[in-house]
Amino acid sequence: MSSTAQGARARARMEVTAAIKDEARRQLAAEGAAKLSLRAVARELGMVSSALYRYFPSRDDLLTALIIDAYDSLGESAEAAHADAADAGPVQRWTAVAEAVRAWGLRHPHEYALIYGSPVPGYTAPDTTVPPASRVGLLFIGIVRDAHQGSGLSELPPLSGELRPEAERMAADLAPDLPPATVVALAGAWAQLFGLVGFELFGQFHRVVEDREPFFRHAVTRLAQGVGLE
Amino acid sequence: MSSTAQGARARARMEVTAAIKDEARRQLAAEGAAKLSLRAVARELGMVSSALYRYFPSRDDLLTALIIDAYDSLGESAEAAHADAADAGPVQRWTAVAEAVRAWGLRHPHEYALIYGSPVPGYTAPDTTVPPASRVGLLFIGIVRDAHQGSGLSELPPLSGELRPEAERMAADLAPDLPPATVVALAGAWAQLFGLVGFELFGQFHRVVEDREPFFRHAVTRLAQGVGLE
DNA sequence: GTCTATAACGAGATAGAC
DNA sequence: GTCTATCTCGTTATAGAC
Repeated sequence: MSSTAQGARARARMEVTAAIKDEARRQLAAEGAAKLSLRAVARELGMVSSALYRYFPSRDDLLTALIIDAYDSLGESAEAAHADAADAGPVQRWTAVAEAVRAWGLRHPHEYALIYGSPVPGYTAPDTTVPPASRVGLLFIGIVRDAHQGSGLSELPPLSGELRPEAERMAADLAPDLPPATVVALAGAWAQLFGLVGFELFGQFHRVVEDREPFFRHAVTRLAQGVGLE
Repeated sequence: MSSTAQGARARARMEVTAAIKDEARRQLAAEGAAKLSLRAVARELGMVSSALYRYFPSRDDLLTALIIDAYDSLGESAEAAHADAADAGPVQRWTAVAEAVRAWGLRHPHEYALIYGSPVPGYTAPDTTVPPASRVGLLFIGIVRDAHQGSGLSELPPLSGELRPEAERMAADLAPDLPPATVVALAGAWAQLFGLVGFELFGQFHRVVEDREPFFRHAVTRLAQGVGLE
């Protein structure tokens, strides 16, 4: 058993794994995550369903793989856009990442729905999804951190007493070098960005916002200002 | 055929219709909208599937009824909260409506997912869903309008040239008496509010925001300021 | 007229024997 | 890994009860 044979085996395994996920993604688009079925994937690939279990031990594991791939694909797009804007100001970097998120969502609406839409009934995501899911958020934290260190970050109004304990816990967990009020604003802006993208993708802007690109650019610029960037 | 007999028939029809929708909502929670099945609803009610067609001409019409009911239930809650805060300032009225939206979502997560989550594969909502879907947005417009007429609304920074045409179209369609920049900010805040609620309901705040009530209150207060309320 | 029940269609999923 | 028998589904046609 030569090493090239082993390499070939490993390569074949990766190719089949990729084919399974590709087909599963097609079903995701056609039928939704709730109806994702290992049997249907197998049938479409000319395999027998039991053969799939050599690659994914269960339907939920296949779902998890699709979710992680989606988060990673989004994260990669966002990181690439951020890298392209590395020399620009913090607001430009912020909007570059936000626009990359929107563009990815428009290109992959069903995968967007998988990760930011309704939970799949009966499925709970394992902790392995957390790091890929964090990539976009970490970019925003980095942008704000750079502005803070370069003193390009304005101070935010003081927090109410009821929010202070949670704000300090959040800051300690997510970005100990940033002011708690900034971390709270960041978490809010992060959620609000996906509110904008989700409303566009899921049809809520129908007949409300039609020319969405300038609208979105404007909204995310104001989000950047809301966390103290200028 | 007396009028009381007609009343009894009509009443019975309404009761069966309500029972069908109740059971359908139960299945919505258990299996998700994609797997809503007329046959399962009928079976659970001790009816035969064909009998359901006297009440809903198709599965999609049942789904539409559930969607409209959800929008109306949310709209009623929001309107009641707004009425309770009628004498308060604009920011208080704004946050009262926003907190009613969040509270309704926490009480009805599956119906929230139905109307603000992933689209149901193969289903497209008819135009009859538009008026109920508009109720919450109309409340926010009304609050801002009142503040504008009472001169309690601050002016927003001027819009970029690329956004101005769409902003004017939006203002003409949604609130011709408000400045276009305000209407744009309103549409953004509206989407962003549901980003906050969706992130909480769909699990994105897991291990990020834990004490969500004060966090949400703070975020929506800042949203109110973002549209010019003070 | 208003409703429910029976039966069937074509399509698809599923479980288990082989 | 294959085949088959048995489920599910949405939907319609039809017949009969009230």
